Amino acid sequence: MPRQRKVTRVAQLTREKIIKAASRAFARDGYEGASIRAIVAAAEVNQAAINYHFGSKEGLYRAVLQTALRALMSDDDAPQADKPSREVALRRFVRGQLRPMTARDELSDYARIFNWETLRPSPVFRKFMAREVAPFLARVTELVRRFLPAKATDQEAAVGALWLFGQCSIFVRNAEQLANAPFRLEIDERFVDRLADTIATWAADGLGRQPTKRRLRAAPAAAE
Amino acid sequence: MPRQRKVTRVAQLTREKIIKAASRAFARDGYEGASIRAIVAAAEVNQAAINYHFGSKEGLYRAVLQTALRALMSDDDAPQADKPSREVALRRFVRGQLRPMTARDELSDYARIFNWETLRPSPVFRKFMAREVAPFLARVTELVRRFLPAKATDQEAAVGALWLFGQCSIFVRNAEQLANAPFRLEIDERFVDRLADTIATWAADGLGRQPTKRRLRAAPAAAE
DNA sequence: ACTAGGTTCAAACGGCCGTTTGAACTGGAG
DNA sequence: CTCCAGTTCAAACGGCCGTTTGAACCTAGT
Repeated sequence: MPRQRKVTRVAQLTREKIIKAASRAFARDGYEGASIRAIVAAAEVNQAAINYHFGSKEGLYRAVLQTALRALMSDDDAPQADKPSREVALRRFVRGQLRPMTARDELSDYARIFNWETLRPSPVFRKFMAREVAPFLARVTELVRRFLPAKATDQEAAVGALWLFGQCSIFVRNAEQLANAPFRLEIDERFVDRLADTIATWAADGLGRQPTKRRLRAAPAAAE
Repeated sequence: MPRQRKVTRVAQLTREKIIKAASRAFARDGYEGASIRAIVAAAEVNQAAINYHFGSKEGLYRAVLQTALRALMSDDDAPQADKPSREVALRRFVRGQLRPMTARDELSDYARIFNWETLRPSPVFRKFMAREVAPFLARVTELVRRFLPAKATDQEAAVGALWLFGQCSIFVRNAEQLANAPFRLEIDERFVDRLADTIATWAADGLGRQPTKRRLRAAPAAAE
């Protein structure tokens, strides 16, 4: 894909249609499972448009990841005007993480794409992750640290952040199955609100205390 | 695949070689991502052997799932002779869940196959799940219930079980990436032992208390 | 040793995949 | 209006996929 000199209005519209359809497809089927033909059919564009505008399927995926990350970052940048208590901040974070359980928009597509990536990181994602996601993780780590003793190491806090992520993501990933046996839960906004309360409380109480006997200590950084 | 009258020793060996290679492949690449050709190459058998012995790729997957579930069930049936305290039982469960972080055996292949299924349940799995996994979940639910007040509903306990699963599975799924930036953790048996302590303690403390304001309540079962 | 039936094998089939091609079309600057 | 760079389009390409085929190859029972 040689650098374009000019980009017409209609071409820009085609790109957006493609990225929108691709986000849905990648979220539903994963990177390898989603097919060019399915994407162009949903976007109502010609098949060659993807290679023309994005160079390759991988280039399209890269564009989707950029769009996704930008949307996810700006989304939780917004409600940061005040300085809420750690409990309120935790509850707000959990509720935000659970959002895709009910929402059926692009943001939940993006969240699901990242879920695919945690199971099988694509080469595209690995580079992307290393330099783009670090600040996002840092913010969650800081949130967790407010519950840990002051002497907690960075690794302990990072483990805590991951622990918190895990508590949320399992409900998001299995949201559909929660409606069936043996759970039989009705997933609506009210349910997710209560679930966020529960998780936030359990997590806060857990973090508040330290492991009984052995403390979790990080391994020494690899000598290099 | 018509029912075979007789099965020779060598044929039984071929089947086992296929299931072993298929378990690895399905764990690594998922059901759709794993290819017959890659499996037969690893198993060192002819390509047609899969259709001959299992009828289809789906039939092979079903056989792998059966093998997996039998192994996972019998594995945690074993250390149930005594009646440990709830804390010890919780710690033991968490440590068992974290096992695939270091182990590189068939059992961790099986665990990863189930992880793929939570992201994108295959038709084979959905039926399988409904009638085979229920008893497994029931056991975890009972464990969680020992930490909840007596008046907790079944759904509350099931949510707690899922919550507990989530805390473990995120570390298993991201075990590989924990070694890289920004975590830089050295994943060995000792680390996993300490991690199990941490999670077990945090989880126990969390479950011990109830959400501050609103209690989590299950939705009414669907009228039918 | 013979043979029937269970098992393996190499080759081919149709189908979907991502990508390429070259011609047809279009919109905006001159 | 002209023209051409930018864009769309239908068709085809090679490659990998799961499955089928029919002959060749054991192996166990007589």
